[in-house]
Amino acid sequence: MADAAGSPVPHRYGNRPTMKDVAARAGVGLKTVSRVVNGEPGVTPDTERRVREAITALGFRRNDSARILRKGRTASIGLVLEDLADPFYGPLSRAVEEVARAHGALLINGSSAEDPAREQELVLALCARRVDGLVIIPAGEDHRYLEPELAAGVATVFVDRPAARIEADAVLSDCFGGSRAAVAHLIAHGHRRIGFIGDRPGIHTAAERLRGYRTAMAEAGLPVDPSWISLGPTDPDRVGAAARSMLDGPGPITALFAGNNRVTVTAVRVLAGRTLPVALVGFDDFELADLLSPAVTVVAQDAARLGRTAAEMLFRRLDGAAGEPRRVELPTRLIARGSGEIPPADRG
Amino acid sequence: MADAAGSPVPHRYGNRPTMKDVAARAGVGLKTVSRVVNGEPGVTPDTERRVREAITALGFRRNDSARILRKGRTASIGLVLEDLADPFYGPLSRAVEEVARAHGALLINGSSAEDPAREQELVLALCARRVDGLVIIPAGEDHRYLEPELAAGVATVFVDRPAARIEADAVLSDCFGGSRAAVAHLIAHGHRRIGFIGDRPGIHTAAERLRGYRTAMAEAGLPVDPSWISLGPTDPDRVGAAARSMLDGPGPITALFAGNNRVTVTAVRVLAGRTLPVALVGFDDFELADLLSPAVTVVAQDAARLGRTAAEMLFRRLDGAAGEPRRVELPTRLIARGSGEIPPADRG
DNA sequence: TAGCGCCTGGACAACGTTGTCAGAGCACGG
DNA sequence: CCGTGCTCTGACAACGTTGTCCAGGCGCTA
Repeated sequence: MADAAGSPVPHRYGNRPTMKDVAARAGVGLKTVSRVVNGEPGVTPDTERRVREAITALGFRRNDSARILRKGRTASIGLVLEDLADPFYGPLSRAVEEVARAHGALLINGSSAEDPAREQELVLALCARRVDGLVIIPAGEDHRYLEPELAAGVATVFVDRPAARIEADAVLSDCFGGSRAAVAHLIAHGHRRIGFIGDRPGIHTAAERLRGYRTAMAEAGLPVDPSWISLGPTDPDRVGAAARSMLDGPGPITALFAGNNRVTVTAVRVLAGRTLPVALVGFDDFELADLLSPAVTVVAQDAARLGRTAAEMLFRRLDGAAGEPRRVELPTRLIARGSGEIPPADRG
Repeated sequence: MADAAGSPVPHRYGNRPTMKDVAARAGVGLKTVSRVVNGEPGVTPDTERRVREAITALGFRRNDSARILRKGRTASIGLVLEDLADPFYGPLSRAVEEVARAHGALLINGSSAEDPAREQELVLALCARRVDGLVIIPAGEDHRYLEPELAAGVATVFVDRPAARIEADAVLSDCFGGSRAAVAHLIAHGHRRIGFIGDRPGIHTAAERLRGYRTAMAEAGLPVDPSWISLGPTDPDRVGAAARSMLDGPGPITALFAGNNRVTVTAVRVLAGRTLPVALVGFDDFELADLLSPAVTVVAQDAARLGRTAAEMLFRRLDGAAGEPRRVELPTRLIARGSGEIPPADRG
């Protein structure tokens, strides 16, 4: 029984025309079409015209999947980050995209949602697509799963946080130094009981910022009460509860150092409802920080620059730069706006 | 002269092992490896074990480029938006990504930077990659270039702004209604001289918001002085100058309606430096709007919902949903917070 | 033990493109 | 008139995977 439906040509991408179709219509050979499409020399103007006519008539567009298969380079890079919706990652993403564009590459994007399994799944999916390189803001604490990929030549640069248990290029902010400066700033304004609310301790940046806090306190000879430190998820509920408990407990804090932009925003909200002024410094700058009252003092890191630096490093590797994995650390900047300059209120 | 370098195998993706290599090492046929990799039935446990061992030993990972070429579906969708760094598009992007993920698809991302040529370039690059579908926030005013792609079966949904000169699915916010409500709100609080600063008039949302403004004014029987309206790029310099000229000219405005989040932010900055209070309503909600003083009244649209709705519509099309192009309009919501309730100051 | 069907495994072609190579056509000079 | 060298063109294989199809081996039954 002849089965018309079970034809030997199952899909053809929704019956898109191929170079073969164009060649047939133009009455030329397959390779000639390829030459025209790719602007290769050695085609008579007349032949070229015929081919171009056939291309527009058929609505042909080169199938890059086939091209990639043949050429071995995909001209695309992958970016895995925590959450595209986080205002910190928007500019970073965009910067990576701009660099990619300048190198003629497309960007494939994915959010890990801070879940190591999801990060790995995404990264491996990107490797299966044979992206030329990867920019990763890691969520996991073990990146050995990347070893075969690195060995196979997938260039990889980590941003914001370093890779764990493998050697790889990384571009980081000086979290430790920034935090130390932030806390020193509070101490300089007379604070002795300073709280720190940060992200989960497994996250490198959170750990570094905590270290900066501890160092600044130690350098000033100040004791740190364990109840002044709270690390964990940065959802408003948890952060709000942590802040309130530090403010309302015995020996309440007079200043708060917020470990990232999510925490800062919640802290601003909590403090806005208070009568006694509490000093605040936040890690990460954010839009309108200067227009709140008091304006929020922050440690600014340049997200776009992080992204740009990482992407440029990636393309240097792709262009053949060899050598040991490098770690670049970008400086942070304390922007004093007022909220960090509030002196400790007399709580006698 | 035998030339070792000019081997007939030029690249092999940095010498990654292929199924052939795995098959050779495991001592089985090519197709058997394929079966194991894809979890197809018909492989004895013992054979499967041998294959898996070879896979890990060689660090094999399936080449999805070849798979895509063969299968005709890429399991990826493209998202073209204006600027990934704009806080409005972050959540939208993320929502599209989540839906894509739920359907097992990857997201390829690009920013048009509000440049029609760049939009087209990006879209066509994505089509060449044979993305299964496209979500587009259009920058251009003529999308006929998409016709061959649509005819070839690339599902396409426009978001935030409709397609121009072609018929296509679209998910929009009710800009007209939202703006009308915003301006009516200002009028209800006693304002008669209300300014509008918006994006370039070629942008659909900007035009709709202007229409809402005009309609509300007309419905209240209020005249509109041309100097109260300013459309153009939303960079702080232009918006700031426009706002100042409306505030300082003859017959100064007593209230301002800001056409999008970029404009609102600049407006807040300008108004913060003023002594006479000026009422303000902004289109688009933004973080911390409630903590400014006065808190900023806004027309909120749900960016994540826009993205989600569009992506779901896209996948319904991919799953075979036929029919005429649909246009969905999502409601907006006026959130009164104070800045819109400032009565007009006595400027006698 | 012959016959039958089922299960496993592999050979082969195809997806649409590009690199290699050789052939066809032409002009020119000897 | 023919050889030489050039330009333009097309046939063919390969990229790595998956779908089709068939062969061989096994167990079961009559």
